[in-house]
Amino acid sequence: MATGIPELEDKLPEVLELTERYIKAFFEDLDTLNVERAEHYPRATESVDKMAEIIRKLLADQVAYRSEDGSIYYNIARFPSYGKLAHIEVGELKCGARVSQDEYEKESACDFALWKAYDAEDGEVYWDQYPDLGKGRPGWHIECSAMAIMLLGEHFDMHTGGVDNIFPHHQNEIAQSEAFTGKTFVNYWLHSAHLQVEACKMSKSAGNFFTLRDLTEQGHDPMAIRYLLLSAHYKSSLNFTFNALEAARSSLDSIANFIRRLKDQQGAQRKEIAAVGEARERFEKALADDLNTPEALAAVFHLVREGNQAIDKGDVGSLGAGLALDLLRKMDTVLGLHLDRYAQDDELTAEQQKLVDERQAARKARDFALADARRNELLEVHGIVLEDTPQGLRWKKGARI
RNA sequence: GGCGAUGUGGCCGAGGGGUUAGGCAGCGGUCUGCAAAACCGCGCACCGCAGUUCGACUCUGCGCGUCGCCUCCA
Repeated sequence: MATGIPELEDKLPEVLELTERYIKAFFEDLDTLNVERAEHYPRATESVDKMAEIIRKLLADQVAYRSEDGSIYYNIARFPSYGKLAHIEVGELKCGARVSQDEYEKESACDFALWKAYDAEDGEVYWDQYPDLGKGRPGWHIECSAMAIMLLGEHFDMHTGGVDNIFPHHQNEIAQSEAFTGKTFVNYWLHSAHLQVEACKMSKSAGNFFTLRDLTEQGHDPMAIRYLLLSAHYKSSLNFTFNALEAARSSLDSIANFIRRLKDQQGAQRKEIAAVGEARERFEKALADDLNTPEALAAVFHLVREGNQAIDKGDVGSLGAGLALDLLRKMDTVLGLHLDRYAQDDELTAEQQKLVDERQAARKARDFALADARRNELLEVHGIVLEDTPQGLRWKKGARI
């Protein structure tokens, strides 16, 4: 797996610094959301040699041509399936319709730049070590082909990106890469829809613009955010609302409660939870079906409900509970919701333990007013919930206040 | 304007021509000293109008709304 970092415009020192800052923030956000790292994070600026190689070949094959100003353009007329990805008929496409007609050097309005000849406006941003290309900079799409081919080969399985990249970026990537290699570029394109916020597009002027760190600073659990993101299929635009974020938090809580309950089951019953097999199968099937994460979550809840029922019936011992926990751990290697953090054995502080003891003593003495006062204090001051179960007292941390 | 996508119950959100998505919230109940947790029960949802069909929320057309692209950036 590889994620390209396009920073071609960033040779200016001040811009470079800014870029590094954003890259750092990007990785921090990935960590916050528990997003697994890709194997490679290639940088466009480290792939310019490969870009030059591709351009050279396209030029030699006359798929590309040089314009009067020295720029090199891709001739889309040489790529018959151009437009297929985006369902666009080139003949009907008014490429550049909204561009002022100052690009006379292109043969067709849809032709796109592979190499832009140096222009005074480019300032310090140029490469001049490729005499056959001339002084200039790479076009806007070539870097992705170069990075992909270098790391993943001439043909690979999946390529992802936002829907906004379908045209022209991904279409151009295909044209460049396939003309260069003569091979099918990728098997599957996965295009993710855009996030909406309160049913509107996120924008600063609409006042509904915020970053991941804005949310976490407000105290929202990153895993609730991740859950919310998983609750919609990647292909459909998720309507982010704070209401939905709260719902996600509650959903996650009930999974967490189930896990705590499972960890409590220490009986010798040999019975297994029947739903484990069903849930596993449904979960895998859902993911195999174009990463249907909402359906995968439904499979999790199938296990939760059936598992809770079995526990209520007293059918679940440590064996059955362990098998269910194993499945949940397996599921969480995909879901990445840190389900393992829900444990029963956190330590209480001395002060907390004292409150618990006082509550228990008061309860035993049937002084319910005092018992409830201690319980409320634990909840409101310490975020600890006490539960009286048939097996005795149970407590959990991290309750919402 | 053109192209593509989409419109599901209070909220989020799957789905597919006829049989329960799932979660959250709400209401009623079981359990509990009370709670909490859990369980049980309750919602006759599919933008509008036509059409195809024995039957459509699911297919087709039109209309309306929303999102994306068609320009920069990538």
